Amino acid sequence: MNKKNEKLSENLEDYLEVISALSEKDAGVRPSDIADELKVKRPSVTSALNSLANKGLVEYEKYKPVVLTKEGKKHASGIQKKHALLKNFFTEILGVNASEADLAACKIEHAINDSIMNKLNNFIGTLNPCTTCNQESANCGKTCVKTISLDHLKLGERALILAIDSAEKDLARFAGLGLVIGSTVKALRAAPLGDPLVLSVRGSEVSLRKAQLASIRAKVL
Amino acid sequence: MNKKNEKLSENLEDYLEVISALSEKDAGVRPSDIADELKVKRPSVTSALNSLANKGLVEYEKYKPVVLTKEGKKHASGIQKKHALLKNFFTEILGVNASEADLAACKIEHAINDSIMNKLNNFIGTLNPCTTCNQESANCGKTCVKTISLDHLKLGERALILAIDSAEKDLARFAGLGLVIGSTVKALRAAPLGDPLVLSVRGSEVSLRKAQLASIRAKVL
DNA sequence: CTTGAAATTTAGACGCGTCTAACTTTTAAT
DNA sequence: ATTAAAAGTTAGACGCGTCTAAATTTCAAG
Repeated sequence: MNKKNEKLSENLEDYLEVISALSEKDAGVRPSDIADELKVKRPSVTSALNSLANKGLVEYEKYKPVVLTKEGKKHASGIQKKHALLKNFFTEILGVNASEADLAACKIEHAINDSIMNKLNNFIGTLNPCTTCNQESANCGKTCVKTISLDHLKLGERALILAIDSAEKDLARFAGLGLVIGSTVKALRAAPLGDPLVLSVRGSEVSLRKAQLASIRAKVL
Repeated sequence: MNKKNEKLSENLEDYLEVISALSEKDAGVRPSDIADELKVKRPSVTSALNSLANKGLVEYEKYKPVVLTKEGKKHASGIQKKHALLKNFFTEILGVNASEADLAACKIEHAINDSIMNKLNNFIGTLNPCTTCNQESANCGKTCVKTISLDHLKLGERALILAIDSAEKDLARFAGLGLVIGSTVKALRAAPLGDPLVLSVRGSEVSLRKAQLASIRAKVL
């Protein structure tokens, strides 16, 4: 009955993404909120929801709020990952303003495959702090990239995660702790020898070895 | 009668781009070549051509080859510029293979506006040669970016233009000489004092001051 | 518990881009 | 010059995603 194995259209991916974002506030998402978010009329949402339900990505009954299925969550998180990476690249590295970056990321996230995304991720990890203007003072006129590995985050400083270049299993563990591209972290305190470091992530504290933090590229805020 | 001021759909932009590319071989482009290139059946081409003709972007009469109008050429060159920049970024900087890069660029070029494109262009200009592996020898394992300003191109070497960060009028002049993103150049010889430099571009020779070449970022081939 | 307002869905239309099948024009070979 | 093949177009259909207008369901106030 369900057409689970078909490729998702860009359009439906957008719906999925918005539903996922709205799910963070409320478990059950109302169609009108989706409509507002996507700048679309309500009947369009209804038909999109039916499609998504057909593919097993959302649980949906008439007049009831929408809930993502496990499959749907998985798919949505994949898209959000791309979105976050692209948005960060645009804002933090190219210097594009947030709303423009969001708009572009929203379109591009459907066009870029995992292989390219990984390469972009790795590339960001190789960027070094701008040597021309490494002081906070003046802007050197060129696009400045001031990225650090998270192990170099100073106590009290906050940073935005730009890229993560870790092994698969670390990646999953990091994600569980809230350490994903786009998250903001703060260095709270360090153990006597400076390692491990205690970070604040999304309201909770996590303690991590510097060796592991070295694979996380971030921008100091 | 013509609807010249409407925004072009992504789809029609693709047609325009292909027509422009095919025009370089033959002035008059045949519909079946367009169909092959876009992996589309011939009737689809016919209707697209009618739309483009309506908007004043191509000259088109039934059963006749297609020719871009001035307006169409302008629009197409804008898209190609984006395509070349994106493709180069993917292949030369991220290390994506050519066909994958082409595919991605083809989709993204419609989503990225001029402002972001300029910023990407400028960003590429700020990238310095990889300091970890600046020898030709080994690959350091990370994505390596070996870019130079064209004024540093050594005699006999060839380079691929990645980004151009010049004033508008220089930009137009460069374009007239064939110096656009994606072109390959070769340093032929220099004047006694080393400046100006004579380059080979698309079969012809051009002589340029190093001061001007400094704003062109390239990758040595 | 009633009832009116708000939210949602259904029905039906439209635009865009694609396709197949059938028809017309051009082309090139004899 | 004729004619068959190739190229191109028209006609008509379909899928997707959107919309408006109208019907239905839910919710909340009294």
